[in-house]
Amino acid sequence: MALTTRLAAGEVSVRNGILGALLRTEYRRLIDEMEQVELQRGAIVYRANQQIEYVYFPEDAVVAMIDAMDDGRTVEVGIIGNEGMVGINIFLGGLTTPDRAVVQLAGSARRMRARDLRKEIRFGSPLQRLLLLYTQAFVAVISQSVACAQYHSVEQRLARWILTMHDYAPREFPMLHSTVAAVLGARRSGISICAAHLRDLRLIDYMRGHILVVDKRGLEKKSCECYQFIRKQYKNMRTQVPKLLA
Amino acid sequence: MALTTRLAAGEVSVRNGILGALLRTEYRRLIDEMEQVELQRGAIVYRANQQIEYVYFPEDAVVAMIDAMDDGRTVEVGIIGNEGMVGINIFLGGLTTPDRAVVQLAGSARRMRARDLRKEIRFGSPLQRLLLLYTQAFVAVISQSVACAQYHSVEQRLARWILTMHDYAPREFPMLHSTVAAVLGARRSGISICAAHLRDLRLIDYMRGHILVVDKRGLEKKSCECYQFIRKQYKNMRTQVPKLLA
DNA sequence: TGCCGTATGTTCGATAGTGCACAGAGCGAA
DNA sequence: TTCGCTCTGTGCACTATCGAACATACGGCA
Repeated sequence: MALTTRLAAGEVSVRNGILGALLRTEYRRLIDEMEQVELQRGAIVYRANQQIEYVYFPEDAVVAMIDAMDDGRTVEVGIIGNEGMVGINIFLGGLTTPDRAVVQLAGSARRMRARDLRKEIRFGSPLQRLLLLYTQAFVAVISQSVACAQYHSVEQRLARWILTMHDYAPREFPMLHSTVAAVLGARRSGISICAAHLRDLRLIDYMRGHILVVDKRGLEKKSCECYQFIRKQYKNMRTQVPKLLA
Repeated sequence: MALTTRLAAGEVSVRNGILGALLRTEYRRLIDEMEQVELQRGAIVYRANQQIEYVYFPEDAVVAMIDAMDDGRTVEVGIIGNEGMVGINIFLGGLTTPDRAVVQLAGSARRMRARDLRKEIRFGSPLQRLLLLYTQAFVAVISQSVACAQYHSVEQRLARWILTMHDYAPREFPMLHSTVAAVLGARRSGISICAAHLRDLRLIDYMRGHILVVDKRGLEKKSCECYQFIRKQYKNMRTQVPKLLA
């Protein structure tokens, strides 16, 4: 009974899904040893092809994986919030990532040295199995993003992206049109036009660096199918976790 | 000495990179137990969201992972040849894939029951570590494909795609414009126009369902940077294998 | 040899998005 | 309160690609 209380208390304080699942196992000590950090908006967590020092388990923070082309144009290939981990390449056996990781929404995260993760990924550990599941969802989401980039309009993708952010953040969050342009791979003025349209429809509102979700349902109708697809992947992942830990 | 000869002989007959690496380990028995199959062009190896029965290690065969949108439009998110495995979702803990897997170039592959793979993935096995590395490369390639779909012209992507196929196949391989259109997410007539242009430049030739690479170097110049990026990922993977098995 | 189905060639207008440029408007600092 | 910077709005010419339709050509089969 005392144990139950202790775990329950722990679960409240650890707001990352992967770490939360670990609380139910012997790996609780791992979490206690991790460092809690505040990630500032715009901070570059990883630069492309540079050594990864820490992996991050976001709590409030939201981190984007950004791919930059040779000519400097960028596009977001994935977004990582409290369901995941930043730095899966460490887990997959690498030392670097080809993408940049940028903090999109400031907030807290727990971090762990990359070399400690490698050590902890002792074979058969619950952490490894959780990260495999997360990788599966992440791959599915990136795959869908290929199709999304190929086929969907800027407006659809803007709606999708705002909804995705909103799932991690309050209704209103700080965000510039130029930042959105960089993640969607569109012009800043193209974003302004689409944003104005969504505002005219009373689905969102915004002002000088802030976006506000007004009508989530309406936004879903304007978004492409990719938004629901993403939610489904992470939902599937969560349903597999109990089986995995059993 | 007798052992060495036996292994060397085995390496020649196993033309899949992952299995080839396993030959150097105790896991050789695994390969001997696997089934060799001929994959027919156009065969659907997996349907979206349906149970996966076998995983495949292509030898000559080349398999594409195809994402289909709700409206039926398709795009290729990844391509799997003798460096990889079809069915990483099994390895990642799932039972299905959200994509369809289609044979692009007929040829041989070794296959293994999904449930046997799950059993064999004993934690810390060389196979698991090889598949983690492969997953890392695969994720990097898909990520780049997001940017490629976003930014690069149909002609660039056509050149990239022909080069990629050529790395797995002879200079000449069977392929319809309409098939290419489905994998690049473009119109058939758009592909015909770009193909005609590349032929005018004497980089490729083609005729009723066959494509011939005439000038690989020239094609690389017309291709986007993504082609070299992909090669680099798989090359990195191969260089990590010896370390991993040490 | 000739026919027919399939593969490729070519055209049309329509459109989403680009690149660039500059105008206007909000907000903080002085 | 004013200035100046940053953020957002708007215009314009331009391009790639789309969607659809029809034209042509190859090549296997009768």
